Amino acid sequence: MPEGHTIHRLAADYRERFGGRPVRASSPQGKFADAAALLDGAVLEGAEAHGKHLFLGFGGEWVHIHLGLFGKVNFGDAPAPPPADTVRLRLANPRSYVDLRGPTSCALLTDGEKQAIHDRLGPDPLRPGDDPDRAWKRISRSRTTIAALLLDQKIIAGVGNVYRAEVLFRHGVDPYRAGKDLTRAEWTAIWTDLAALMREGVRDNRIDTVRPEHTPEAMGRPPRVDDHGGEVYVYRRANLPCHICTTPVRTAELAARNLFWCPSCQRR
DNA sequence: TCCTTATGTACAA
DNA sequence: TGTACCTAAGGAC
Repeated sequence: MPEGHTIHRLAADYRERFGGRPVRASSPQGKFADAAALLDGAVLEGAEAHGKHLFLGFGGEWVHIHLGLFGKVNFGDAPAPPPADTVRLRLANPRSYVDLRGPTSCALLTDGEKQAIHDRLGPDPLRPGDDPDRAWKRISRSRTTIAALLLDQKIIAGVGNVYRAEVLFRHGVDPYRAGKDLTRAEWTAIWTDLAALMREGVRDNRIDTVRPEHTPEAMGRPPRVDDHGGEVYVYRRANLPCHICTTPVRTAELAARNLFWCPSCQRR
């Protein structure tokens, strides 16, 4: 489930369960064993997210975690069960444990290395004070499709394949439109909407994008269940009828990712 | 039990 | 553009 909202939620959960106290650290899978030995007994001073990157602060050192496509984090109450042998990093204290599996990256960074990651990421709708104009400056000059730009973490950090498809639907924007053909008002609305949707995503730990007036109940249609856990308009609904106009939802591959959109509701 | 798929990214050619 | 990486769930047999 890792889009930006998941990572911000994880940062809050790490803070709440482990912040301000020493942790036991281990790497049952072995790939992070040296660092885990170093961290064992250290105090977790803070946890922070920027886009899909998670940073756990231990006295001037940072554990940098990126879940990639497969990574998962699982929290639980003590006593911790014996870890599966795929667990890259387990933290534990007398109250809680947390297991990290399958991350694309899990590494110990200095302050400078952490800063370098911030520097190459675009503004994040979930970071208070991040400036949508930084993204607009690049989008408004780009001939690249808005669908591709939204997934480019250098332009905007934290948006993934679900939020991309859903926010473009909610604003009636054809995914193949070039960035430079968006209006500033459209971009402002998209950014504002992303901030609100993703904030809800942090709170609920899932992605819901369907407005109340378009729920199956409101539209007089049978209820549905989306298998990724949230209520959406187009994501992974290829060939199913659009919730608003019943046109079949289209799908295509764009830069090796699946794209979904309604050809009738979303216009150039 | 095997095969496919996935909310991601980096690097090579 | 293609491929490698990492894991688990769901569906086809």
